[in-house]
Amino acid sequence: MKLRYAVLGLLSLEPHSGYDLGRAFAGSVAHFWYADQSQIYRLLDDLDAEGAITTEVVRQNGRPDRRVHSLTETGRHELDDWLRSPLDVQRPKNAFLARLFFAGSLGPDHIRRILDEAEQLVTDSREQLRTIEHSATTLDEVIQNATLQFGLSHAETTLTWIAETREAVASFERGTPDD
Amino acid sequence: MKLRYAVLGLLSLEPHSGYDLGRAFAGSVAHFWYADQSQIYRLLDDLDAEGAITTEVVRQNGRPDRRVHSLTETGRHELDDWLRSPLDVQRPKNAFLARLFFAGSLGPDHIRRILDEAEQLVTDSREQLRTIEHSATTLDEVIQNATLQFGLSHAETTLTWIAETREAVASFERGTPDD
DNA sequence: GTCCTATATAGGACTTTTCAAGTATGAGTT
DNA sequence: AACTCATACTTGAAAAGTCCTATATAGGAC
Repeated sequence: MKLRYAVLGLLSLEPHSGYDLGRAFAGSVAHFWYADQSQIYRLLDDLDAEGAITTEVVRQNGRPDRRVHSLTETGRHELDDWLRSPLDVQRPKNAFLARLFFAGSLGPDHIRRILDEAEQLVTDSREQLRTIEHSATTLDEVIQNATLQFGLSHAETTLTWIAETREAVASFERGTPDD
Repeated sequence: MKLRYAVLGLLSLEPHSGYDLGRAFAGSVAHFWYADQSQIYRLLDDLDAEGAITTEVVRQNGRPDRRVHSLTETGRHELDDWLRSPLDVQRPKNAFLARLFFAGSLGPDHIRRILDEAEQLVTDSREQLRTIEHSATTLDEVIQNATLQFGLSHAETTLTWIAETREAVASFERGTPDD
């Protein structure tokens, strides 16, 4: 139940409404987590019932009320426990790599098409990462900036790898496969 | 339902039993997909019922029977359709980055501990990737090798990034934050 | 002889995630 | 006046994924 900790974490930085959280998962933290809004609101209900967060209704002029949630001591404690617990092994799921892995039977042209498509997606996501504002004056900002840098570095690595893979396919076609 | 395509893909390379698939997801394709054993067997039942795969019982001496599954024309067609369909945007879930992102309040020492732990996991997974055999004499092998290389490149990038992040944290501690 | 590991499959019970639709408010637009 | 958009939250249903236990066979270690 990692979403639980991602939400507690975001609330530890500052109070959020469900809607705010939804936008965070679509933007500022999208490079490492995503959640559907229906999941977010249901989780917030649970967290509130358990006493991990509090809820305050904030009236707005010209817009629906916001239900703004803050971390309680209990919630803060639960977050800390998670932050201190051992990391478990990641089990990546990468649909793009899966597709590439099995695409051999469709031939080199199709592989190139898949690589082109991936290049476009990675370029786009890199641009999206670049729009996320960052500074590094507090420790929080230093590490948040680092996670952003992680995304950017991996995007660059992917782009380089795409070029290399294109070359490996071309090389195979020329009849001089390189290992 | 990506697991479905991963299974169809593996069966397109050669017939597998449920057990074989489980080992593939724990080994040769673990760098891009994983599935629990119970999920695999249930999916195989579905695929068989739908006619996407066939099942042949193979008796073994000294071991339980194997139920070996092969792709049918229908299954092959479904796999091809998926391979030709547009890639959808990836929504990464990275528990390690999530943890780091929120770990600021625990201080620099704890951040270093998280980075150390991550370094160990990445080093281990890189070693595991290196044990996967690879050659590049067929097109299938060229691209399968490329997905392996993807994992290795990203592991290297992560290790470099860990070192940089350690330095950013140290630099912050010395009172000279770099952006 | 008991224990551990590996092979091989099955199923219950549950949690997590996604998809889809719907409610409501008000601002700006055509 | 009807429409579209953004904000803000809710609910039903299904799909996907996890955890755990159970069944059965057999080799090797202790």
